Amino acid sequence: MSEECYRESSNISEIEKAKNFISENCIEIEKESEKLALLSNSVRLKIVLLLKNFNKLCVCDIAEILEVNQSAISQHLRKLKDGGILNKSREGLTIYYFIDEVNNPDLIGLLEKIFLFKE
Amino acid sequence: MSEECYRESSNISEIEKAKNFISENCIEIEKESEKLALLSNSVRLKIVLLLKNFNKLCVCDIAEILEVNQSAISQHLRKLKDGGILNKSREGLTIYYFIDEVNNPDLIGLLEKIFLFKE
DNA sequence: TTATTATATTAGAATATTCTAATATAGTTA
DNA sequence: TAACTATATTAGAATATTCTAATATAATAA
Repeated sequence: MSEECYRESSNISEIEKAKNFISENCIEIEKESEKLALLSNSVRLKIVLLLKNFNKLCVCDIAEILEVNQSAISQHLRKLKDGGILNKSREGLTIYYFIDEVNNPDLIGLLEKIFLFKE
Repeated sequence: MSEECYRESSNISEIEKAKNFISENCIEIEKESEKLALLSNSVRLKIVLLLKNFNKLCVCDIAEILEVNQSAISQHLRKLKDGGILNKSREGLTIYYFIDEVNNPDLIGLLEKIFLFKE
C-alpha cells in the first residue's frame, strides 16, 4: 500500500525518521492504547477515580454509588483487573477492589494530570 | 435500581461522600473519558505522538508512515480534530495537521507522563 | 476549461463493546 | 446439611467502532 503523495516531499528523511520512531515504539504504543481504552469508558474511569479517592470498595458499594447493576460492574472490574490496573482481596463474602499501585506507579499521577479539579 | 448489599455497610457516610463526588464531577469525568477514547485507538495515538515529535504532517505523509490508507487516516484525523486535539492548516493542495496546544495545554505533558520512553 | 492531486465523505461490512437477564460459584449462617 | 449473600460468568441483543471501496470536493496546473 503506497500512500505517498507525489508532491516534492519536503523531507524524505523526516519521513524515514518518523517510520523508525513508529517501528521502534510500536509495541509500547499499542500497549498504552489498551490501557487508555480501559480508562476511556466512563463507568470504568469513575471506578478508578473512586478507588483513588476512597482506597478500596466492594462490588456492591460501587454498583450502588454508580447506579449501575452488579453484573455490569463485575464485568468492568474484571477488565480493569485483567488489564493490571486493579487488584482485589476477599474478606468473607465481600470482595474489595483497589488500585494496584505496584503495577501502576504512575497511574495516580496520570489521573491527577488528567483531572485538574480538586476533590 | 437498589444495588446495595445487606451487610452492615462499614461506612454509609463514605458511600454518601462517594455519591457526591461522582455527581459533582460526572460531567467532567464523561468529557475526559471521551478524550481518552480518542487516544485509545492505536492509530490515533500514533498520529498524536507523531505530531508531538514532528510538529506538523500532511495526511498522505501520515498515511505513508503508518501504512494505513488515506481514507482511514482522514477519518481518524477528523475525529481528533472534532475532539479538539488537532487543528489543521492548508498550504495549496496539502493539508497539515498539528496538535492544538492552545486547546490542550496539558496534552504534551500527559503524553510524556504516559510514555516514559525517550525518543 | 479539463485533468490532476490531496483530502474528505459516504455506505456498508466486519468487528468490538456494553448492557441485560439468567445462572453459577463460593463463602457464611442457621 | 440447606438457605442465604456477594460476586462472577455467560449468552446474546443493542450499539459503537473501524476499515474498505467508491465517490465527492477543492486547489492547482496544463
